[in-house]
Amino acid sequence: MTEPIDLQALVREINEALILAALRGEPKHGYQIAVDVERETDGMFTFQHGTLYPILHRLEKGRRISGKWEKADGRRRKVYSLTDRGREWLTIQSRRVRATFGTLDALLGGEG
Amino acid sequence: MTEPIDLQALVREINEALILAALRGEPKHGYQIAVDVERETDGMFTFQHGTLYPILHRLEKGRRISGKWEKADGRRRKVYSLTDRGREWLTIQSRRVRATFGTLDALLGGEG
DNA sequence: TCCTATATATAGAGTGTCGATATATAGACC
DNA sequence: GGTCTATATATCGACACTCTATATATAGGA
Repeated sequence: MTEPIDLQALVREINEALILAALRGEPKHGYQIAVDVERETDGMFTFQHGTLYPILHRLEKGRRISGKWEKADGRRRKVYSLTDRGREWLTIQSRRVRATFGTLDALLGGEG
Repeated sequence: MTEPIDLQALVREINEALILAALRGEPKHGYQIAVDVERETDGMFTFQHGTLYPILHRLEKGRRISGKWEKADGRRRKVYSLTDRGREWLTIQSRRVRATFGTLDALLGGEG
């Protein structure tokens, strides 16, 4: 008997995982993350601004990322790095997402 | 460039797909569907009553399932069957869900 | 009599994304 | 100069959805 999945949490965690995964390499600012995720998923996952920034604040609050203000070309940016805590969380969450899909796939399997 | 995913719709579609998939075999009433899905996913996917019945009504409204009232052991039940429309929808949706998770998995890949 | 299981229903709470709007700089174009 | 697009962040309110709690009703076991 596995833990029941909270679907609202699943959506939240998918978005968080996408952002954290984008930060595995170098630190990036929010706008860059959105552009990268959209490119890497071929447009399948996109971030509305009203979605992206609250999530970044939530992640920073939970110390899964840490941000520093920068100035580039006269524009201010907040550049985020993945913390150790965030990296651990990403590993656990990736496993969870995969398990969820495995189960879902088994049940829907044979279709399509 | 694929279509951007609406995550709220994804949750809705996962729940709907789980219900429709449970009806691929024989017709079932709501309570039975919930029990079966929970058993077949080893407790990973469960339906709260407040979630289940509104979804059944939504599916019936959209003619993806059709329900008939029955009496068994003095209890009234509404037994639902999968319609052709529902079967088609399930096929399409299963493909969509699988594609979504495939993309997600590719991005999170290497973790876990 | 009380509790649990079966069976459906709905109103309201909670939580999340989404859309719109605001601010600000910079470059391209006319 | 003025407009548009791109970059860059922020927040409020609308919307959609699940989740909790409550209601109703029958049946069986302790």
